[in-house]
Amino acid sequence: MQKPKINTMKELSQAIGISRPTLSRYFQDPASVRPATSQKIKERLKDVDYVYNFLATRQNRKSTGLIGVIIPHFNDLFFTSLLEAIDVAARKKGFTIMTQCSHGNEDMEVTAVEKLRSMSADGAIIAPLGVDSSNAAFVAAGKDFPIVFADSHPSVPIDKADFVGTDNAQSIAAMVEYLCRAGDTPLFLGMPHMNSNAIEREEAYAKTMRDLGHVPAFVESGSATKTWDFEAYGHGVMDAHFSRQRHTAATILCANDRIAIGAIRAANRHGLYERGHEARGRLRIAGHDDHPLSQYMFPALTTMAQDIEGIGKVAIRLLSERVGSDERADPVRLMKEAALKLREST
Amino acid sequence: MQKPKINTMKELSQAIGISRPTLSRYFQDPASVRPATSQKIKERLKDVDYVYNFLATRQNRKSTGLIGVIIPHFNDLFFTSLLEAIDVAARKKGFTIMTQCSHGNEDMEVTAVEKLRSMSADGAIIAPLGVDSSNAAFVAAGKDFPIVFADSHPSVPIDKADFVGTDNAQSIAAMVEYLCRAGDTPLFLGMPHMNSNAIEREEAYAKTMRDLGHVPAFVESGSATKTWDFEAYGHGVMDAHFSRQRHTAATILCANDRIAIGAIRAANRHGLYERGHEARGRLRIAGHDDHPLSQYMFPALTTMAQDIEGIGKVAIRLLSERVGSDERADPVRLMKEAALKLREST
DNA sequence: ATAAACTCTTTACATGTGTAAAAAGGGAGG
DNA sequence: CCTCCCTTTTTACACATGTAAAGAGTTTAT
Repeated sequence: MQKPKINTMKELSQAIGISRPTLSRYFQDPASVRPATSQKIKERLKDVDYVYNFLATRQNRKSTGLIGVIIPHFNDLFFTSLLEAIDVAARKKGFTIMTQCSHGNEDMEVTAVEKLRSMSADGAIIAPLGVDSSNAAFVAAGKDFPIVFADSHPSVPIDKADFVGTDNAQSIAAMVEYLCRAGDTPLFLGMPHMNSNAIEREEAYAKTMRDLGHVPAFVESGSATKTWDFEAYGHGVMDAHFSRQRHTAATILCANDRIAIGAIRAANRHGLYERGHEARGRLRIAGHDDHPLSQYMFPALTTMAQDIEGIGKVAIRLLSERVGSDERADPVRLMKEAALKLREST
Repeated sequence: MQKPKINTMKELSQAIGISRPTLSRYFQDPASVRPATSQKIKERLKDVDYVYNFLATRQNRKSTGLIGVIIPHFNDLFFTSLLEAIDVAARKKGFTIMTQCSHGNEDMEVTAVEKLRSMSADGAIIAPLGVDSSNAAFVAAGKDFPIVFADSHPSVPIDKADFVGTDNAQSIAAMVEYLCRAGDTPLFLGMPHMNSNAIEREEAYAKTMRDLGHVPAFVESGSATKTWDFEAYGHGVMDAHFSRQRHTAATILCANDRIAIGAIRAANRHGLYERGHEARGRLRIAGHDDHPLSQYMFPALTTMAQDIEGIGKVAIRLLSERVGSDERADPVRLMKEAALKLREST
């Protein structure tokens, strides 16, 4: 590489014959210098290997352009879809995303929040674990930058923090209504790890069932182990039931698609989808989230599609509004509707 | 929160009665001050809300403790598994991970590399797209920090950059040998997007077949569209064939599990796994990678399990060795073996 | 008790960039 | 050509921390 490596803006200034303050303004916004100058800088930059020092840059600007994102797990396509949506939306607005993963661990969640504070983030989008131990960290961080909770929210409302997620009451109601209309009343198979969604979906299920004049009924899941291995959980619970010929022709609404994927596998293992079995009544399994692979299951999974892209966009929009103005408007609670994806499994 | 918010180390120094240089040393390594002092600082820190300024800290230290990771996609459980492994390994060594996603786009890959340079990263782990246009950026970045390529590598060897990945020759050979031993010779269904793995696996398949005295044969995939939507690709290709009753009793080795998942869905759609169909010969589908959901397919997918955790660990180890010493040892090319996961699909 | 060895405090300068203020330069309109 | 206005250059200080050096204080060994 013949391009000379230039380490500081001062060196650059000497090398291309433009004063440092002008370069500084150019890098912040090329339009803030005269078009001719802007053009000249752009040209000369091509012959040189210079990358500005982000750390030094951002230390002095009022805003760092850094947006922190904290998710509980990387190995979950729901969260990565959210991450992808956020990343794309953030890029458009010129933000840099700093992703932190709590690995389902409350201490790591607190550490992640502290890290974002130490990096002078402009804001944070957090998909929280829903454990109380992190609340103090959220409150403290809330004094440093605006926070938008996405997907689920802390057990206690955090002062002035926004929320964007899916309206579980709406989405679960829509699914329950459809299932009741088209066949037997559904049993509910809940999430083992109890964040706000787990609780809200369970309650929404119970409420809708009662509203429709039915009795809510839950799939017995034995010892409620807290695990993020949802497929294994769904498979384990349903395999146990199917082995005893229980629920083999039931309608089962799973709290999320990953559980449903495990349940479908169990059903397949027990031959419940084979020809001839339908005579004894038809097993129906439904999920929630529209996991990217749910359409590749066999049978393809009926589910409620969350507007993940919308959630990501709104989260970024809320943050960028807050970052701009100093006055904190009232916290926003935005619940998006989910859409029924009717497929083969119901 | 009654804890007083303290913004700078100078304020902290006054608030808790410890000189700033001592605090600076404490934050870098609590063991670098006398145990009694360390204890005292720790105690008094509890009554105060202070987080050090990462940007200012790292600007002045020789090393930032930042390790950049660039992956092509978030919505791929293979890459997120790798990310998870890297994150865990990095955390143990005290590194902070800065994840960048190229979204399968070459320009974004270059941008991501530049961002890491501007953030004065100590090193980078890159799962590259395998397009030539990024090579210049890799070479330039290689002057700033050590790079470890993971999973796949650039088309041209980058000066002094390490590589850790799976030995495709070994893994594909093991799979092909098994498939030949247990049934018909396999056809190969390749990856649409041609990174180094795509090419290596294809070549490994052809070589092993020839070594075993067979003729390599490929599933015709029509126009070779470059897409990262592997499931859709696998499904589309096989659905077209099955519709014309082609390959319905074949043995098909897919270049990765995501393609195989699409293929299995197509097979199910066409009833190829139904009882009675086996009389006409048995369809076998195998994958590669041990995707987290491959065991939940029906039939569960036979695949080669990459040692992802090992790859992540090694990548971090290589980097931390390079970060420590200034002298660049010879580049390492580490290829890990994959293990056959025998399941139902073959 | 004294000296030696640590450790901490004080002081001062370094990092690479943002930014303000004053001076200098350049272009457009008269 | 001159003036006014806009832009750039020059100069200087700011940011929050790292770090070196010298002195003060404390601990440990003799």
